[in-house]
Amino acid sequence: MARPLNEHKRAAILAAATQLVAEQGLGAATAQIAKAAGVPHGSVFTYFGTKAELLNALYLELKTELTGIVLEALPSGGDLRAQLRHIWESWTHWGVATPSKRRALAQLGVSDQVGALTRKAGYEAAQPALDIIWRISAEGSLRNAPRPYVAALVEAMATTTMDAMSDDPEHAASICADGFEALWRLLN
Amino acid sequence: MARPLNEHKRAAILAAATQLVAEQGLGAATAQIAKAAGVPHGSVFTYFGTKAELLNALYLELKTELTGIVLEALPSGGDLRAQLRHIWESWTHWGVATPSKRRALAQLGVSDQVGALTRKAGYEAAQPALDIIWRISAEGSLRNAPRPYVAALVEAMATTTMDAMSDDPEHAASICADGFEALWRLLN
Amino acid sequence: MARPLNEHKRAAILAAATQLVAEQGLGAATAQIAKAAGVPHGSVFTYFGTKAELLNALYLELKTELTGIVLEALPSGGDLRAQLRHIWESWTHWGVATPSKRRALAQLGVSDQVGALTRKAGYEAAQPALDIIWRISAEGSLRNAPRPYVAALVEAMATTTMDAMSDDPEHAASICADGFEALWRLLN
Amino acid sequence: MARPLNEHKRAAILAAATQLVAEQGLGAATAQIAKAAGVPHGSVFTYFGTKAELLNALYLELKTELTGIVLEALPSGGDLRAQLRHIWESWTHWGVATPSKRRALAQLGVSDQVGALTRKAGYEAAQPALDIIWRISAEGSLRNAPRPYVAALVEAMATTTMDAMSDDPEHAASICADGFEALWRLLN
DNA sequence: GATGAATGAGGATTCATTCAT
DNA sequence: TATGAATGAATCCTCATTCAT
Repeated sequence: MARPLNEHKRAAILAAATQLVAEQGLGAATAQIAKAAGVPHGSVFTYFGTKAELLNALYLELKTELTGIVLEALPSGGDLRAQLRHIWESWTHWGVATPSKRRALAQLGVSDQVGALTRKAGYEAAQPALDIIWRISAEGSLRNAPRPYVAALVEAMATTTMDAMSDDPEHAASICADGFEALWRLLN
Repeated sequence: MARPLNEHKRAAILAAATQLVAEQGLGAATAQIAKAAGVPHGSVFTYFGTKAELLNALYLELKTELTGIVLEALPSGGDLRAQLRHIWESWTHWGVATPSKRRALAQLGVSDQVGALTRKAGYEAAQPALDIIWRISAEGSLRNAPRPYVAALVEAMATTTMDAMSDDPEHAASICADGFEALWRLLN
Repeated sequence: MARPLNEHKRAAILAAATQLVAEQGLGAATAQIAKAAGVPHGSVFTYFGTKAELLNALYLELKTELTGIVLEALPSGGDLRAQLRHIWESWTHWGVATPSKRRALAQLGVSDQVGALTRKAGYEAAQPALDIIWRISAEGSLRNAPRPYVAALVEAMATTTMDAMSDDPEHAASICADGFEALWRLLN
Repeated sequence: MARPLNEHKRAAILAAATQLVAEQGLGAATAQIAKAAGVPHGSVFTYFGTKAELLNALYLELKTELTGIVLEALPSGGDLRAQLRHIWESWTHWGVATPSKRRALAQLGVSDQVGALTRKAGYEAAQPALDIIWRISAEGSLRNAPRPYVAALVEAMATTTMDAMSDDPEHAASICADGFEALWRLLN
């Protein structure tokens, strides 16, 4: 390899894709993404091979970023409620603060272009958070439900809450707090 | 009227669209929908004007059908839990029994091709079900949360539950039951 | 023939076609013309057979109307200049007063949809006016030029003058007068 | 630049468009133009973006070519009549020698697809010829008429004369000469 | 005759991917 | 590797004309 792939360009393409996927869905044209990223159209394929690969990479990048934020500074110790609250608050805060990322991730999440392997990789990084959820729900009404179902419920609640917070920014804080209480009851 | 619009054709187009949108998302080609419906391509536009109108009509048809099923034979009397259970069970049963409709509605639900007016019309038909939800949550942790947020939470839970039931048909019944308990706790 | 064709409908179609051809050129859709005329789409074909026939009929109607206006109240007697002036003024006045008709006729005039026969019929009605032009130019620089060429020159001047008058309504009167003097010199 | 735009292809598209617009008007299909040019359909849009841009480029190219021919070898010195004669003869000769270009330009000239900016650019290149016309008409009957009107009259006469010459090739030379005398009288 | 739904070829334009430079 | 022109199948939609009612 004479010249390594330029990390800066890769990031620029992903950032542009975030924006455009958030605005236009997965139909966003690669040429438009390249233009928004300030790179030549061909580079999209040099860096990602196909559009599907780009979308998978974007999904993983967004999931990984979100997971990193959620798990960062997670309170240690045994207080599960405090830990869940930290997860909830950092999650929804991220969603409100970076609406393009939230929307792009939502689009990618329901797409069949994002493969099972990619999704699996995304979930793996979130293990520590999932563990907390299992421990909380271990005694609750969902104790016998399949874990993927419980995880999906939590994700659905978070997504719905972020949307509601964005739609009604004035009451975002109380929506977030109400959502947390609802989640707590749901899991217990 | 020379020849009235043929209700069968209209229905055939909507049925074909349901199938193809479920499989391929909103990118499903109008020509393919026409072919699947057994009508000439031009007829799609005779009946729906534009693809967006077709998608809006499909959304409304699916929502209306679902609402009709959910509200049919709703237990009367004051037992809110029984009423919610009826809603929940008929809803999730519909989703599992007609996966194309469920998936198509999910795709349409997150699309920006479906306009606010169409969504509003969809919600209006569901008023009686929403009323039950308000009454249940009137004393719960979400009592002060915006109603659209609560409605969206319930819908998100139902969607997630139907997906889980479909993914794991053997345990569908217990997932449904667990989901109901979780919903009940969430609203109370 | 149980019911004769309805003259009123025919006129409505021609009037709508005038408007739409003026605005959009010959590409104006028959369905749109029908709608603007307040008649069913099928009636366009009942009354005119094909779109080309409609356009030919429109050409002839506009030409005939214009010819009628130009020849009406033509000063008798031997004053050729007064007669030409009458033709010129009534012609350009018509063009400014009814811009849709002027523009539609211009579009039709350059179209190959209007056949030679139709054009011939249009010219025939204008014979008296053409005769005046021949008599004026009989001694002028164009005395040996082919008559159709002279007629085309006069028509081109009139068209150009009407356009200029419409573009600059404030000076329309003086443009009209200047145009007449130029025409007079051209023919003499 | 990876591969520069191929000037030959661009020219081939314009040449094919000239031919087809002359024959069929502005309705000529881009696919047909591409085929006649021997390039893939998509290339038309690589080179011109939209059909309207193609038509504007064609208008400008034809106008520019004509202007170049008309102004080339324009006799210098103060003999305005000789200069106008040179303009007239090179103009009409071009029209008769290249009928497709003449017809295409005529179609484009009356089209509303060709924008004001394009027309302006076309007129600017012709300034030296227009200057001669202004100087000739400065003392004539059109001395007070708006300049655009005078220019339009001259253009209309040239167009009409070229058509007549083409329709009657045997007398083309005398039609051209007669037309010049008529123009001279018109401007004086 | 009146009506307007039915038809399907054709229209302009887009797009992911390839490949010459 | 970098670049952006090249490609042609695919997309949504239009339209003149026909014909069932």
